[in-house]
Amino acid sequence: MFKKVLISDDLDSVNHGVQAVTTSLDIAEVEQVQYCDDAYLKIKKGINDEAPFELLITDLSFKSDHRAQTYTSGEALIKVLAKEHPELKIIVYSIEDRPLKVRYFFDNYNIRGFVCKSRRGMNELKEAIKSVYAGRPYLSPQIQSSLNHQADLEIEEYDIELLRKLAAGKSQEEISHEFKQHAIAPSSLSSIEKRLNKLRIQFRANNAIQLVAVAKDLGII
Amino acid sequence: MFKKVLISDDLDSVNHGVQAVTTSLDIAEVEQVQYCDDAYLKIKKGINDEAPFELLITDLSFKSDHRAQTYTSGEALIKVLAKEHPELKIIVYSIEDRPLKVRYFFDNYNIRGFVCKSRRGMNELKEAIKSVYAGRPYLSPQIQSSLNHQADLEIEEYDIELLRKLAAGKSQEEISHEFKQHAIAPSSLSSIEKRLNKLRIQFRANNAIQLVAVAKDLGII
DNA sequence: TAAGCAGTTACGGATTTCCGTAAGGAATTA
DNA sequence: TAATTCCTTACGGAAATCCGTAACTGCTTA
Repeated sequence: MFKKVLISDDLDSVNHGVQAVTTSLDIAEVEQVQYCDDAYLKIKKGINDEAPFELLITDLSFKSDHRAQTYTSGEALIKVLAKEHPELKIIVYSIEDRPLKVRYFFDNYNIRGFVCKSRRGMNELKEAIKSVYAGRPYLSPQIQSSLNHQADLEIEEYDIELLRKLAAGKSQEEISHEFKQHAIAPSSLSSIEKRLNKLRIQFRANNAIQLVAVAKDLGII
Repeated sequence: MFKKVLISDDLDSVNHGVQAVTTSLDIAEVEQVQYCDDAYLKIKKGINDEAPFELLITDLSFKSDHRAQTYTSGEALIKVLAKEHPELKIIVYSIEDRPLKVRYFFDNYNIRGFVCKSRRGMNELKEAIKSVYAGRPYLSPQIQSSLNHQADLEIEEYDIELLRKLAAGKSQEEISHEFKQHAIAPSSLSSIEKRLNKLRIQFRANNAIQLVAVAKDLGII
């Protein structure tokens, strides 16, 4: 089993639960942090001391507070670690369960596991640790099925940007101008209208108002 | 100290953390559930057996799964309990930290405490339990300040209804019709326009889209 | 090469929202 | 009673949206 594991979640109650999982697996050395920057520093220090962490279990969303941070999200942390220390194994432990998001992390950062926080999250996390230790990637059952087949009806970065600007009170014409200035792909008013129309159909919204409302409900923006 | 406490949170890792808090307070009898319906049943049973729970610590958001539920959210559970068993003390333990939402629970359901899940959530929860046991309501420090001073931004039930209908994709004309049918006070298209204009100014929104977006951010709808 | 396809852009008209002005009614005050 | 104020409603024009059609581009395929 792993000898040295780092846990990173801003909520103390969650950290407590994860700690219980690692303890039950007889992992000798377990440290926990509540800020991504601390995680990064601890991992760096471990390497410097020639006692590197073998596994990182991290959340994705971290609330910001008075402490200024370099890495403000789990994704930022994972991104830099994937680049600088690809040998470090990472398991994401998050409330996130949207297939596109989950796949995104596997595809881009070579994470070894993704466990959705849920009613059975601790058991799954335990399985995930054992699985990753054995060299096999792990995925929570609830997203295993939906991962492949739901690929096509997903929305891209462009749509999100569009929705964000709409929610920020910009008119479609203003957005068109901004996209032209920033050289973002379809920038004509017509294309923007068309794209919004597509999104409205996809989300069964009557108009842009409802569209933004449901996008907020779904956590897209 | 309390003798009998019920914990209700769908995430097992969080439940684990809360359990640790109650244990540290030497509370003899602690039970935990992961569904609101189970919480309701346990509380009913406690009363039937003449060994009622004295305190309920509950989350607000519960993910739905295969199990059909009568009460699908912490609010639904709290609502029915506040009505049927106003003597039961309730502490909300949630990621929610929007002042309007927090106040809403104090005003409408007579909860005794509201603790925001955070880096220090477990400590705050411990304080909250002690405070509520002593008969004093408890509020996480991070929302204490903002709770009072935001009192002045007055919006009434009518405005909320209006915003809800907007967010549901209704046109202003449709809303006007519905208000006429339900005999809700200002129902003319003109009045609705005027009211929305007032709200836009109040919330510094450029248009109805942004208005709904900020209303959602503030937890008004 | 030609045909077909997907994505972008243009345009026109219907509908809706935005905004100012003003008329009418009810309650309060002089 | 008359004047004032507040709220609701009406109306009209400008702006923004919604929606269909069509042209143009670049790319793939027969």
